[in-house]
Amino acid sequence: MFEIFKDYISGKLIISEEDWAKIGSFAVSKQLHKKDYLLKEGSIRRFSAFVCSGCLKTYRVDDNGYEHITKFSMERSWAGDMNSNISGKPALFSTKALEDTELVLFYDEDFDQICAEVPGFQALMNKDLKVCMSSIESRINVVLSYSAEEKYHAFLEEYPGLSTRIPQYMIASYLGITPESLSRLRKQLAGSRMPLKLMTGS
Amino acid sequence: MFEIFKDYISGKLIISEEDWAKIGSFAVSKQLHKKDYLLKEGSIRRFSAFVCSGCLKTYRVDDNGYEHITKFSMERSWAGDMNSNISGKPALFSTKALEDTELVLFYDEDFDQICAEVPGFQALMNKDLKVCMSSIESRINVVLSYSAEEKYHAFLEEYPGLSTRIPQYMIASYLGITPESLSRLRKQLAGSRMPLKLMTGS
DNA sequence: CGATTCTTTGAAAACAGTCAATCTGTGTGG
DNA sequence: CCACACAGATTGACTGTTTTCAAAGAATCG
Repeated sequence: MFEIFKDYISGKLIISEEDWAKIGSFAVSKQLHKKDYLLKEGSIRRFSAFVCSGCLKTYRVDDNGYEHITKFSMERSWAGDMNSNISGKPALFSTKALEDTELVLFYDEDFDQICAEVPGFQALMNKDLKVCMSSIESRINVVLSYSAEEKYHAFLEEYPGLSTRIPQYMIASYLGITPESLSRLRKQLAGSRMPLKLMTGS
Repeated sequence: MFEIFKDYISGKLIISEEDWAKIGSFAVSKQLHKKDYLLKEGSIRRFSAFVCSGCLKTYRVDDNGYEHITKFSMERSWAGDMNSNISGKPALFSTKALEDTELVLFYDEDFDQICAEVPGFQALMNKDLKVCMSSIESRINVVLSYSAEEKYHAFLEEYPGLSTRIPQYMIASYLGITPESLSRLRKQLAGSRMPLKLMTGS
């Protein structure tokens, strides 16, 4: 499981075997079953979590009891939101497994130590953070200026393959529309992709 | 002008006079007049910019010619978006001064050198980045789950004092609604705050 | 199976958007 | 100092999309 994390980092940064041993000694494996929480709103998060397999949603429940999904996390990416990662503050969002999920955790102090001691690691995390931030910025642009249909396509591109792994109402929540609207939208899209011979009935 | 930047950092990190001299030698002052660009969509950004006075908007123009504002930057904060700051890629957004604005720029190589040589600076920037990211995540939540009225209040809180410095149609763009809708919303809010005696006419 | 959980569909209502006209304030030049 | 132009704000009538509510149909899971 740690191998998946190692493979992910190795694609971006060359790290000596000695340093890998150090990183490995800090890594904590964690299994979640479907519907288990990685983090609950209001609790304090003291770790970073890398997803090896499975997927999770990060969301908030509003005053009316409606759930709003801000982010999905798939395999080979970091789970959860940064909001919950600012030390000391209670999380505003919850993160929950949507499938059985395998993670590698690094507790904050350990992670800081890795950043400080492994050459290039801090800079890599910094870059990862910037890329991640840039993608959130794009998402704001999507949410503000795209139609429901364009937002749906953006979702399909952002999370390839995810649309068949999770219920549709969660996609709707992520897009900021109702499940009914998404259902109608998809029906419409399917219609426009219909072969001609099927549309020219007597 | 550099003093404002120094004051901003000093509140978060103690830096020796020697290191301040080094930072100062890299800092580049820049003045923008109202309507001047800090960065145009499509060009490549090679610096980080700190706002000492004035304010800017970061935005994108869509295929229909409509402008979508993703972010404002006020004094004592970093200007522009991270998207444009990932080295090498042409910017997706433009950043433009809304008032006469004074900035301090750091070119990428210089900034990297400061991060590498000034103790704690890299970690501080990392933390700033995380805080910034957390605020964008909150914004996604706002945009997705708040009503127009709630979004307007969130804007007022996020950018204290800004609402009277910029035209209303820009606030509307930031909120993702039309200027007409914002106008009606404000009228409604003003009405509900009316003293009772004015609402009980004969 | 039987029971949830999820998706689809319909009709009505609420909401925000569009278009077009009017109003307001500000700054410029005569 | 006034008149005008211009940018921005407001208002009204209309249109269109999305939501809401309710009910019926799939699909999935134990």
